[in-house]
Amino acid sequence: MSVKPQKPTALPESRAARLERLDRTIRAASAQRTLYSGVLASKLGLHQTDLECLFIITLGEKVTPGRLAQETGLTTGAITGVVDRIERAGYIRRVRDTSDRRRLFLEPVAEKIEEIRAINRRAYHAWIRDLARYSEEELDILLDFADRNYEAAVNATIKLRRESRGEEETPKAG
Amino acid sequence: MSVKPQKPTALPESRAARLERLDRTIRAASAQRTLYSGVLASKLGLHQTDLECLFIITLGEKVTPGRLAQETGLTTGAITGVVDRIERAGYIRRVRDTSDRRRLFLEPVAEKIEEIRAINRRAYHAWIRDLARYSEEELDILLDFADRNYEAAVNATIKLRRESRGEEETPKAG
DNA sequence: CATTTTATCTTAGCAACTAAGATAACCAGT
DNA sequence: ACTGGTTATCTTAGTTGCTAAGATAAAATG
Repeated sequence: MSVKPQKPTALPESRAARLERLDRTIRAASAQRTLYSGVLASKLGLHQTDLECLFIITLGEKVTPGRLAQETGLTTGAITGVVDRIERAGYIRRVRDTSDRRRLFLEPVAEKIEEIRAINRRAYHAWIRDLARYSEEELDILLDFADRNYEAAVNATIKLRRESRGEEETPKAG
Repeated sequence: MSVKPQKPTALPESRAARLERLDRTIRAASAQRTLYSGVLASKLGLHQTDLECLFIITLGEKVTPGRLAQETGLTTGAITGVVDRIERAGYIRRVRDTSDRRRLFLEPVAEKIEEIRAINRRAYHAWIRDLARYSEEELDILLDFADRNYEAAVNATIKLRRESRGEEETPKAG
């Protein structure tokens, strides 16, 4: 069963249908990437959550467990478990902050991170090569589109979250 | 902390950097959509897994629990729980197959599904409107790009899964 | 120095998941 | 119709990642 809509052969497609197809294809690709993450995580001996956290750690500077909890919405207790697993697997080290000895920095282990990058490069090798086909002008369009698409997803999430809060927060008193 | 890379102001960007930025932006958007799904699920009183399964149910024809298990990789026991929750929330009904009374069809409840669609339309309203900006020619490029991107994700997942199987399956004997 | 706040970890309990088996229906072959 | 084997779903026991609440230790405040 394919989630992605196919282009109808021969028949001319209306603009609305084309837009709909674009949206569905993006959705499908997004779902597929989530699947990819899951497979990658299990290959690395991690959970999907762990891999997500590791991603955040490698992007930011001097990320702490508390910071991770904020970013992911997990409790600090859960983060302790996540960090334990990632550390045990060798991808990060816990390093005490010397200026504030309560805090930890989650320090990525460069060579292990590079292993992951190598896997990703291998898996997406064909795709990366395929990008060469695009001219600078086309790349302009794609970059602009990708930016807008990202912003749309962020805004949609914020909007939805606001809606949820508005409805659900009638908990105490009356 | 933003996961999405920003375009460096003023300085001219190399082609490699632009491709890298495109890739990162797509990744970030994908992650953001996953987040959106999570918020939506909790708004509907479902788990992320449930919502994913519901999505599969609404796409396919006459989807059975067994089919869901295949598609998602979950065990049939887990699927029983998933189906229980989705049914309890009112989005599907269990309907016995009359020709094979062991089987169930998971029948979407149209009006409840429409509720979800309405939420999505509301959240992504601005984005949907924004798509009007693209000419037919630009839409061609975007559609082609989205198709390729989807295929790439599928292939990457397959490739990674094959690699994992090849390495991990030295379990018994020696 | 006492109090409060902050950062991380610990503990108890919950719930979704897996693995294995139960149940029931279908499908041969005799 | 009976017997054995397969298939579809559900049930049960046990594992584990998560939350909530509290413990611990260090820093900030006064």
